[in-house]
Amino acid sequence: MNKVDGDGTCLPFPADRNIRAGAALAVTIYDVALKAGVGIGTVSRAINNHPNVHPETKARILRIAQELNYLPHALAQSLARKKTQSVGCIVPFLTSYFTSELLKHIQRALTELNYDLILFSLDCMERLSKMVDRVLSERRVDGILSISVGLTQKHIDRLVHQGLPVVMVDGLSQKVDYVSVDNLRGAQQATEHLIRLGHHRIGLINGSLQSSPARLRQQGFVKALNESGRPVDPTLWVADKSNRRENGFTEETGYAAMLRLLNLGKNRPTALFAADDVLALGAMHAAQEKGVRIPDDLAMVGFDDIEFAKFLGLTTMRQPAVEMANRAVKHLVDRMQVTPSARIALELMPELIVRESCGCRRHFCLAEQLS
Amino acid sequence: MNKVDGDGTCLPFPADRNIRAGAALAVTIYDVALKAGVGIGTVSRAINNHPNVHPETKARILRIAQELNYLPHALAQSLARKKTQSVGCIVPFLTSYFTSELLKHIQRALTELNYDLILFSLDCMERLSKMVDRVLSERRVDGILSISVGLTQKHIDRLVHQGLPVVMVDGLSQKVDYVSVDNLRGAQQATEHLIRLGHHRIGLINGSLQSSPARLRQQGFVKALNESGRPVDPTLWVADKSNRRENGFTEETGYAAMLRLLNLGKNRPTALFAADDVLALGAMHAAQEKGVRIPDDLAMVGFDDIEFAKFLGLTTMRQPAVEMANRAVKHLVDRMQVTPSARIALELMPELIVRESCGCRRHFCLAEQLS
DNA sequence: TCAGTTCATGGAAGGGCTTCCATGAACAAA
DNA sequence: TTTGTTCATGGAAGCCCTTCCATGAACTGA
Repeated sequence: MNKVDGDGTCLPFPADRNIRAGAALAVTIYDVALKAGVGIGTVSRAINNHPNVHPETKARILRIAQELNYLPHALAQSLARKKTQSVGCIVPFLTSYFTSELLKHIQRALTELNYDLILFSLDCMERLSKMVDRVLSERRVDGILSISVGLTQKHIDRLVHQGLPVVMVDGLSQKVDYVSVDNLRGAQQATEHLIRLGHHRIGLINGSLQSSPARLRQQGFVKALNESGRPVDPTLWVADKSNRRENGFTEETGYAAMLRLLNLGKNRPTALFAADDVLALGAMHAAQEKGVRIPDDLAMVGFDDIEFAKFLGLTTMRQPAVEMANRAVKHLVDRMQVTPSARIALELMPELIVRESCGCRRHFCLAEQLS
Repeated sequence: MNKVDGDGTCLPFPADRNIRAGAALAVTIYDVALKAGVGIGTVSRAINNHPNVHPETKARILRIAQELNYLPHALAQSLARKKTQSVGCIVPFLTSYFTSELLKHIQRALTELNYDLILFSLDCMERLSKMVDRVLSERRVDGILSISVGLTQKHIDRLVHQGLPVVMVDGLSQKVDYVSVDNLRGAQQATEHLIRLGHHRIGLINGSLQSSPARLRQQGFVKALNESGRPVDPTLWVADKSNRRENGFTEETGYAAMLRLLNLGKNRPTALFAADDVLALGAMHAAQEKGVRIPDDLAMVGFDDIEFAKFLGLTTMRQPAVEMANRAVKHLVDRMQVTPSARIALELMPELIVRESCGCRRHFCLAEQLS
């Protein structure tokens, strides 16, 4: 196999192959074709299960491919097929727990369909443009899943204009498909639960109102109050103004917001809807520090049902992460298979998960939760 | 541009291009060359900053490339260059918080170096083999970062044999580079902290001993006990036996383990080292339910310093996630650039972060933590 | 003036695959 | 027998780049 140069001497080392890390000598379709005594076209057809390959030939080719340990080169396939068989996921912040859970399920769904997942995560919103440029320029993906991120209309336009299908998960859009949760009705249900428990002064802790889930959850909250004839008192609402990471859906925000509410003294709420479990977590800690018992002194309901919620005994609205992931992946893959079907705007209903923090259970027992 | 068929009539639609979603007519290097009146080689050199391109020519080419909105096709480049400019990350379970944090930082580090991140996540260990096959067969990545995962020696061998550089992060290996934390000394320090606080009966809650961090942390724990002359009493140790997800480093495990320890009645420990913050979280909830106050009745130290730890007031050993990510990425990229340097086995020191749960602070105040 | 150098350039080859078209064998129908 | 028809097959062309080699212009120094 060693190269022989001009005057016939053998070079001391195999000169051009196997030298770089990562560039291991790979067996190609030509090697298989040669050994099987057929043309490359036939090998390709055999491997890809095309019809019109003689069963015997096919069996022989597959056997030889196995022997030679042949594996098709994905990049070459992509280039020839003009499909990359991979999907780009744009994710805002990996430490947002709900986002992580979504991503996990999306990964699983994509893997089942034999798609690779290329991850793009944003440290800060300012990088969004660069990232979109990058995705476009690379043409490494057949489609985009935008998770919990505020892709602006401009960016979406550019992606769509390039012919890249985009599906948003846990976010809304006027133009492209999205799979989300009915934030308004979810918040409404959460609030109604507190109302049913007899509360009149109900507070709201929210992320930044720049994010649409925050706005919708506030609307749902207000709607529930209105419909029940409860007083609508904005002094009991705290939304994040700092507009920092994760749209203010952080423990810090929840903590600070709770302190503010507790400072209202006698005017403080008897119940609280936290528009997100992480906010609820921060709020719970503030309450604990101030000696405010939950649910005795303050009833709470959250939103998301992240894994920790169970351990906090937090009553919350569960977002159906698995279903959202499956649906989003399915729609994206559909879009990628030509089918220019109608736009899909899916809003799944979140589900009220009753635990201890709302106070409607007498005794909270984690063991029950776990069983 | 429309295709003209045999008898000269114009087909109603542009027949072969722009039809499939995702297959938007892209401008290639040929288009640029044509318009600039140069050869494709020159365009390629201009774009890639090769020397030996006349400055004027280069400027013209770049201008025209811009005008035409030309962007090189990453896949074609990869095929020609025999490098993919992307890295595969094998991740065990995305809901492991520390893993997510690592991944976040790894993503950032890779992006800075212009590498793409292809994510492979494992639902269950059984799929590991398939995943490795996949990574190999695809040849879509130039290197592998294995995060917190028990890649077996067999799998590593196969990857390395193929010439794929592998770096493990948050895990150990005899054969490939790894960047990890000194689990033994970390656990030792955590335990020593409890010893300094005067505890004699110190418990241990651990994940599955099949995982090496769990073993090492147990060793460190025992070493600290031995060196201080404290009794070594295995009845106070609970390790996960179920060997379920995340090597047993789950809230469930922590919760169940704590219940067991509390059932020891008078023999129960006065202090506890939880080998992982998530275990600690589960344990804290069990304690809370049983009315065991932390730190008054039971002092606790965890391991990892996940984001929630701050809100739990959990004293813990902080793993330097940012540095681990940076180092790992740097090493991997080095490995991918030919340089067959010596194997790197890096164990960073975790840092004791003192909060409330160990009892050495009089008053816990989250506000302080946040400032 | 001429050989020798340097440098900008064009374009073929090559990377590994898919796919289309052409070919010919086998078989069916007339 | 002849004419189709069907099917298995080989291999060129094409996907879009990079890179190498050849070419020739411009320049150097004697």
